[in-house]
Amino acid sequence: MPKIGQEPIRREALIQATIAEIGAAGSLSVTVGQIAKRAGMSSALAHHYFGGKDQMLHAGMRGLLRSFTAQVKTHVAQARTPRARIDAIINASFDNTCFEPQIISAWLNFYVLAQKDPEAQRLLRIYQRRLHSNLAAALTPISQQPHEHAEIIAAMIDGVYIRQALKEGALGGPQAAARVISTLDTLIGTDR
Amino acid sequence: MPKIGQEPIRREALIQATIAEIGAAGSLSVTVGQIAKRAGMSSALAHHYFGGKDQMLHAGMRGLLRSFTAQVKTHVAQARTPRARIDAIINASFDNTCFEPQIISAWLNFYVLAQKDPEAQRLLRIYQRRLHSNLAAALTPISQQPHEHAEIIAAMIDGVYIRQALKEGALGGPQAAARVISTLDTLIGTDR
Amino acid sequence: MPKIGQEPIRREALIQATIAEIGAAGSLSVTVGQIAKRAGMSSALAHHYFGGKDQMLHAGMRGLLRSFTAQVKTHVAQARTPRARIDAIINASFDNTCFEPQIISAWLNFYVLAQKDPEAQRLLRIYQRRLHSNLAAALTPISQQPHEHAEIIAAMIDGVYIRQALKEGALGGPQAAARVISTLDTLIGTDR
Amino acid sequence: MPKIGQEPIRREALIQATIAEIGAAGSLSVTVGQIAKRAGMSSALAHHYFGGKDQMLHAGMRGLLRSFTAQVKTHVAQARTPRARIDAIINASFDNTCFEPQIISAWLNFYVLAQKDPEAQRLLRIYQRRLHSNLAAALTPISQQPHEHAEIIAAMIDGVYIRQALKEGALGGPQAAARVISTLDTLIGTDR
DNA sequence: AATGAATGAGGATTCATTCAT
DNA sequence: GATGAATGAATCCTCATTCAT
Repeated sequence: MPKIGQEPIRREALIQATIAEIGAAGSLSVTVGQIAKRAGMSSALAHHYFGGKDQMLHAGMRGLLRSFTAQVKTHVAQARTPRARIDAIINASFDNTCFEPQIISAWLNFYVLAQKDPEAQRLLRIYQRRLHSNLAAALTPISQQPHEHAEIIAAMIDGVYIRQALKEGALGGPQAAARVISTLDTLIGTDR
Repeated sequence: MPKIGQEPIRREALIQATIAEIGAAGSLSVTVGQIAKRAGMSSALAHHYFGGKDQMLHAGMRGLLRSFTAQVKTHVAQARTPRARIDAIINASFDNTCFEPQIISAWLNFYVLAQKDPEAQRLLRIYQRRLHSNLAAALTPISQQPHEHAEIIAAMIDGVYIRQALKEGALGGPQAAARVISTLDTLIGTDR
Repeated sequence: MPKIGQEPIRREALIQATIAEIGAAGSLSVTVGQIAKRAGMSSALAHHYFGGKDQMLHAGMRGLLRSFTAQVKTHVAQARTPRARIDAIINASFDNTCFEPQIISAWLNFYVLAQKDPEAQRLLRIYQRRLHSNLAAALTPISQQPHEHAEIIAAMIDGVYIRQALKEGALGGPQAAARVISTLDTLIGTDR
Repeated sequence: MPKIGQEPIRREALIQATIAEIGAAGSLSVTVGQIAKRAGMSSALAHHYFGGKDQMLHAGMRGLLRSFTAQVKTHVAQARTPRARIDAIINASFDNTCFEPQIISAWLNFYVLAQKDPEAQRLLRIYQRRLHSNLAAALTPISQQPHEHAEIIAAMIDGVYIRQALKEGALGGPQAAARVISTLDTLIGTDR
C-alpha cells in the first residue's frame, strides 16, 4: 500500500518549519537542512518538494500571510458595524497567534527578503494593499479621510511590530491593540 | 617611520562601505570582501582594523545611529519652542540623508541583526530610548500624555520607515514627515 | 533508497589517509583537502564524516594506536613464557609495519599534538600506560624491579623511535629490537 | 647618537623568544608576530634581521643546541675521571635549565621540523653526533662496548625526554638523571 | 633602524544542490 | 517517494611577507 497524499502533509510541515526556524534563528540564513530536520525529513526531500531554498522561503511567506488573513477573517466575521470591523482588524493583527516573538522575527526577516527578492516584495505588497483596503473600506463610513487614516493605522501597526522585535518595553498583544485603537479614536474624533 | 594615521581613515571608509553595501545588497550576508572592495582595500586589511565581520557590522550600526543623532541635533538646534523641537525631530528622521532606500534597507537589516546579536540589540535600544526621551521631553509642555504620545510617534516613524522599504506608494521624506506631524497635531489637539 | 553503508568505508579511508599524509608531510599542518584527496573524496565529505580537522587527527591517532595494539597482540599471542612475552612486545614495537619512516613521523607529530590538545594527550597516555603495564606484568616473574625496568625499556623504545626519525645511522627494525632486548638482558641479569 | 650594537641584542631576543613561544604554544605554527611581540619589536623588524620565519626557526634551534652544549661543558669541566665525565653529561641533559616543559616542548617541535627541513635535520644530527662522541669517548676507558653503550644511553636520554613531554608520572630532572645513570651502572657492571 | 600599512595566498568550514539507489 | 552520498563554490579569517616612510 503506497502512502498517498503525503505531499500536502510534507509541504505544510515544511512551510511551518520554515517560519518557525527563521523565527527562532532570527535570520534568513537558516539552512535547508535545519528546516527539513524540524519538519522531520531529509533536506533532499525538501528540495524535491519545493525546488530550492528560495521557493521554500516564498512558501513560508505565503503561509505566514495566509495565517494573518485567516486571523483577520475570523475576527471580522463577528463584527456588525464598520467601527467594530476596524477594531477587529487591529485586534487580529495583535492576536497572540501573530504577535509572538518568533512570528514577529519571521515577519521582519521577510521584509528584509523583500529588499532583494521580487517575489517576496510582491507578496508583501499584496498584504499591504489588502490591509489598506480593508481598513479604508471600514473607515469610509466613519472617517473623513479614510485613506489617510488607513495609512496611519497601517504604519502604526507595522511600527509597533518592529518595536516589539527589540523586546524593549514590549507590550502584550492586547495593550498594543489598545494603543492603536485609542489613536484611531483620536484620529476620527470618537468619544469613548 | 611608516606611513601613519591611516587607521581612522580606513575605519571610517569601512564603516561607510558597510552601510552602503548592506543597503545596496539588502542583506547582512554581504561578504567582507565586498565591503572591503567598496572601501578600496583588501579584506585582510578590513579584518586587521576591525577584527572580524561582526565588529564591522557593529561599527556600521554605530555609524548609522551616529548619523541619525547628528541629523537630529542639526535640526533641533534651530528650534525655539517645544513644538518646533518635536517637528525638528520628526523632520530629521525623514531628512533625505536618512530616508533613502539604501539607508532604510541598512536600518531594516540592523533590526534583523538585533534579533540574535546582543550588541546590535543594545545599540538599537539605545537609539529607541534616546528617540523616546527626546520626544517625551519636548512633548511634556504641550501634551497631557507625553510618554504615550511619544510612543505613538516613535511607532509611526518606524512604521513609515518599514513601509518605505517596500517602495510601494513610497512617499518622499517631506510628505512622510508631514503625515507624522499631522497625526501629532490631532493627538495633542492642535489647531493649525 | 540511497547508496548506503559508505560511512565506515570512508571513515577508515580517511583515518589511513590522515596517518599517511601526516607521515609523508612530516607535519600536522597538512590540509584537510590533502587528506581528503588522498582518501579519494572531497574535503567537504571529510568534514561531513568527522566534523572537523581536530576530530580527524584524533581518529588518526586512534587508528595508529590501534595498529600498535594489534601488532602487540599478534606477537604476544605466540609467546609461552614471560620472557618470550617481553621479547614479543619489544619486537612488536619494531615490527616493520610500525617502524617505518612515515609511521614514525606520524607518531612524533602526535606527540607534538599532545602538547596542546587534551584528547591527544589522553590517548598517548593510555598508550603509555598500557605499554608499561604489559611490560611490568611480563617482567614481574623475572625481574626484581619490574616497574623500574619497564620504565627503562619503555623509554628506550621511545628513544630509539625518535632517533630513527632523524634517519641518521638508522637501524632496521630487527636490529633496533635486538638492541633493546640485549639491554633488557643486561638489566635482569640474563645470561644468553 | 645612533643606537649601535642593537643588532646582536635584537637577534638574541628573537632567538629566545622563538624558543619560548614554540615551547609555550607547543607548536611550530606560532606566528612571526607572536615571536616578535615577545621579543619586543615589530614582525617587520624580525624579518629584517632574519629574512624569514624559517631562518628564525633555525636560529632558535641553534640557540637551543648552544644552550645544551654550554650546559654540558659546564658540567664536564669539573669532572676528573671518565666515569665522572659521563655522569656529568647525563646530569647536564637533565639540568633544570634544559629539563623543563617549555624547553622539552621546543625540542620536540624541532624534531618535527627536522622531518621536512634539511637544515633542521642537519642541526639535530650534529647534536646527536656530538652527544654520541662525547659519551663514547668517556665510555672507552670503562666499557667494553663504548659505542653500543653510548647509543643506549643516548636513546634513553631522548626517550626520557619524550615521555616527560606527556607530563604523566613526570620525574624531576635529578630523578631522571639517576635512572639513566643507574642503567649505565648496570650496563657497564659497576658496583656502587 | 624601525614600523605601520597592506596584501595575496591559503585553509577550515559551510551549504545549497544533485545524484544514485 | 525518500534519502544517504557527494561536491563545488563561497566565506571568514590568518599569516608570512613586502613596502613606504
